[in-house]
Amino acid sequence: MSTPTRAPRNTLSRDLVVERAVRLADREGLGVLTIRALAGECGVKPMAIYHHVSGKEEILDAIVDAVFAEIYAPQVDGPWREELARRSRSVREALGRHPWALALMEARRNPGLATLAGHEACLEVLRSAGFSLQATAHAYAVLDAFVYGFALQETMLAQVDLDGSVDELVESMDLARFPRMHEFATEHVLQDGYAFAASFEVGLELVLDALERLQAAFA
Amino acid sequence: MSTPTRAPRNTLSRDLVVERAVRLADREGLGVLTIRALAGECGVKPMAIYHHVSGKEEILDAIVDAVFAEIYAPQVDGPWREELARRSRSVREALGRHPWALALMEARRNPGLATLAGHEACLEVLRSAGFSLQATAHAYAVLDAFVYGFALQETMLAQVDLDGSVDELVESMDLARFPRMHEFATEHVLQDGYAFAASFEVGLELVLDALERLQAAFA
DNA sequence: ACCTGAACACCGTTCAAGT
DNA sequence: ACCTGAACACCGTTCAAGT
Repeated sequence: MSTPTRAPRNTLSRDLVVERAVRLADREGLGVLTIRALAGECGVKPMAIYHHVSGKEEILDAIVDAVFAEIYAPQVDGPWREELARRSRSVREALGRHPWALALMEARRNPGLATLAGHEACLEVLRSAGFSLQATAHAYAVLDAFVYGFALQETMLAQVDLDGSVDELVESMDLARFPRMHEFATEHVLQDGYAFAASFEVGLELVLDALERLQAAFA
Repeated sequence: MSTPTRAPRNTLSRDLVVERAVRLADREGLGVLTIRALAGECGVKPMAIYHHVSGKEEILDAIVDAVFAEIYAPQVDGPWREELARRSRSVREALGRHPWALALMEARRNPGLATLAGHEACLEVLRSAGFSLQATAHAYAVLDAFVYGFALQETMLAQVDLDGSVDELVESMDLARFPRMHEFATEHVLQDGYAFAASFEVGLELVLDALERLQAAFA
């Protein structure tokens, strides 16, 4: 008779814990990401987690930084407008793949290495393109506001879509009270995520146009 | 001997519970907003709360809607650009007063009456100003993305400021690795919230300019 | 009707113990 | 060194009981 099966030793590492945490959050949502469930995902008992990570706070910081690590870092040798557009689309895609990330980012106080490196790359692109310090500050604030704000709206929209369709939502509310929202739903403008997604490209070009004007104004 | 002091009856109501929940979250943060602490804030035992509210979910939905109720609703009889600017500033101020609101909005699925009425008012202003359905969809998506995204950044920035200053943060990281971020910190661009706040007005005007161009393009 | 106390199934985390 | 079991102080919530 062999010894009873037991989780093999040295099978766990900080990186693996973080990877499994991301996987669990993607699959089941942030609410299910508990130390106990994470341990299950790693095939280990809850207390084993604490040998690779100081606690839940560190895990949350780490999975946020893991999302930033997936995002394209803009390059100084390319045209700044295309590089920042590519970065912006990449942010939106990453936040779409990990819908829990945005809510988490907001509450975290300790930015990780990938987070800092991403900011650094964006600032470097703007400064290298000749944006003054003032212009860079405004430009980065406006671009990031648009990108993260758009992702925020998509996250909220996706959550409403989960149970009832937008149609049902609108029908459930007083049509006399909210005629414009009804118009939007019936005209299929908000019907699916695709129509809304089209606004991202439109908005991105408008914001990049605005950055060009900023570059000139704060020279 | 009088009867032992007891919390007077009929002192509680749904509105009072919601008001106290907002007050508690403002003062101590979302993490402290538990049913037990909320009961204490209302001068009552935990289980009394459940007589006025179905559970914590309803409380969270209600305090988000309470924040929307504080925000200026744009009017159709004013110039659309000024009305939307005033709305945008009011959103930013409200989210500044209640830093927990943004994180909560994101996860909620049931928009309240004040939330819906706010959306309706914005859509009405745009449509009345002659924006086509397409133009309205893009315009509202872009403007809201900017406003909420900016508030998101301010919330994050405020959280970092709480413990260490930005200076300390930058000194703690590798200067050779993040020279542009160091430049920003030393040049005082991110020094305080005020410098960053200036970007809001700059960005708002740029976005409103963009809406005017949208109005023409999607006529 | 409104409020309460005790209990249940969860959480993150500490600490002493096993291999 | 890595993993575990039992225990502690918390959650939200149910249910039966008091006034």
